[in-house]
Amino acid sequence: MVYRRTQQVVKRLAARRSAILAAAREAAADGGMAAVQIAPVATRANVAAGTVYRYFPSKADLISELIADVSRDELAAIRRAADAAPGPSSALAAAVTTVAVHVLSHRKLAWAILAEPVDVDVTASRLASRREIAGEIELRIGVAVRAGHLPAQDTALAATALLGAVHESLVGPLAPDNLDDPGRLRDAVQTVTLLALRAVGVMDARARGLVVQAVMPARILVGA
Amino acid sequence: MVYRRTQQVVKRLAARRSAILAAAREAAADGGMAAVQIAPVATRANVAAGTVYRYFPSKADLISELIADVSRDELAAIRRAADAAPGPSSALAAAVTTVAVHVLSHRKLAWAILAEPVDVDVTASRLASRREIAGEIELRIGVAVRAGHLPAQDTALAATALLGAVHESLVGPLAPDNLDDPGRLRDAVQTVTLLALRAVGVMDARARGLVVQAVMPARILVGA
DNA sequence: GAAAGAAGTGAACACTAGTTCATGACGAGT
DNA sequence: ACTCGTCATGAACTAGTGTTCACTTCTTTC
Repeated sequence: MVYRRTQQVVKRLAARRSAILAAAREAAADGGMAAVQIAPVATRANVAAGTVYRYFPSKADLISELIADVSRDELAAIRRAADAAPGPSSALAAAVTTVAVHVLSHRKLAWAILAEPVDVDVTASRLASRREIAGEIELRIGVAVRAGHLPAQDTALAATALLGAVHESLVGPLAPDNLDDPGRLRDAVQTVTLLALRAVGVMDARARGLVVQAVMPARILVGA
Repeated sequence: MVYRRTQQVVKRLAARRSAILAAAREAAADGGMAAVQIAPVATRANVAAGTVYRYFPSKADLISELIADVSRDELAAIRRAADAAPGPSSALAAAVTTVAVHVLSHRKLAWAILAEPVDVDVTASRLASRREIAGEIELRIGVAVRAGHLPAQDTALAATALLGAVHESLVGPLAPDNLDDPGRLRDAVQTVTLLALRAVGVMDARARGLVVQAVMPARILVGA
């Protein structure tokens, strides 16, 4: 009497799992991490609270997966943008711009994923998430350095600093709050990208050119 | 029968208040925000839990004052360092270096004050704290811009970004963990300051000079 | 030194979510 | 159709802390 999950059931289980994660994501995007509570998330996903625990051992696991999930999407977007750029410096500019546009487009979610207080310990998954993103930026900086476009430097520290600058100035508590208007949003993205490029050693004039180039394709994302 | 607090009592009350705040600070420096709990803090300050509530209406108020307190010290240190510098660019370099050295010297406390999750809402006081520090940096950037040392720019955004870069790369989860060795610590401070100066538009070569100058007096602080 | 008010105490309370589990519904195999 | 596992449910449980408050101790005033 071997019970076997039929294909249909497997699919339904996977769908539920995704639904729960999606509900958690919505909750976070809506009301920040504080809103990611088991009961409300369960309701949003049309399941009972107990059901959540059939898919995730604990709230910490749920949130960790949420972070990993969002992070994965982000990383993919960065790679796509950077790979489409014509050269190493452009790729770096595109990467930074992508991060900036993304966090601005979903500020609450970004804040939740990146830094908002949670009652459970998710440092490990946040760490992993940042490491991934920072690693990608670091890679692009490295390429630009080897191409002779940037001075030699500690690429890991530089990548971390760049991300810190972007995050703090766009989603942190001091972020300007009038960024809903697309024009201002673009200005902010440009300004931050410019700062980032100069930080790693791109000359002012050249950096300004790269920024303008990078923001053009990114504008599409703002619309999305 | 008008009861009047005698001078002695007033003094004792003030001392208790400070003791509680100091205990909270120690707890935070020791074990992060999670360790700032009423009962342990009270014990550390040699009072009962209930007594804390005679001085602070709630835990949120206690932590808010703690944040304000640390922030005040930090701001004073930044001003001192910047004012002692010979010129606008040096002042900016000194300010950034000071922040870097401070957060590195008390990383756990810095993390607790800046971003560590707390169970009560202290966003307002964290916001105020950052505003103060960022305001000071912004001021210094502004002076340098007006002196013609830096290109015109959005000083508020730049200040925020600089702080973000410093914080993220030195106390954030991705911060290198081998910074106990003074040599490495100095390297990290220099690297980050260099990034910051270039970000606001100082030329690479000139920035390197400023960094070296700025780190010299700051070395004293590391020892302290 | 006695009365009255302020300060201090710490055990008990309250509150808030995360988590569990007895129970019922559903689907798979014979 | 029947049996037996798996899945789903949601009310009850749990745990950890901030907060309260009846009571004690100390200070001031007369």
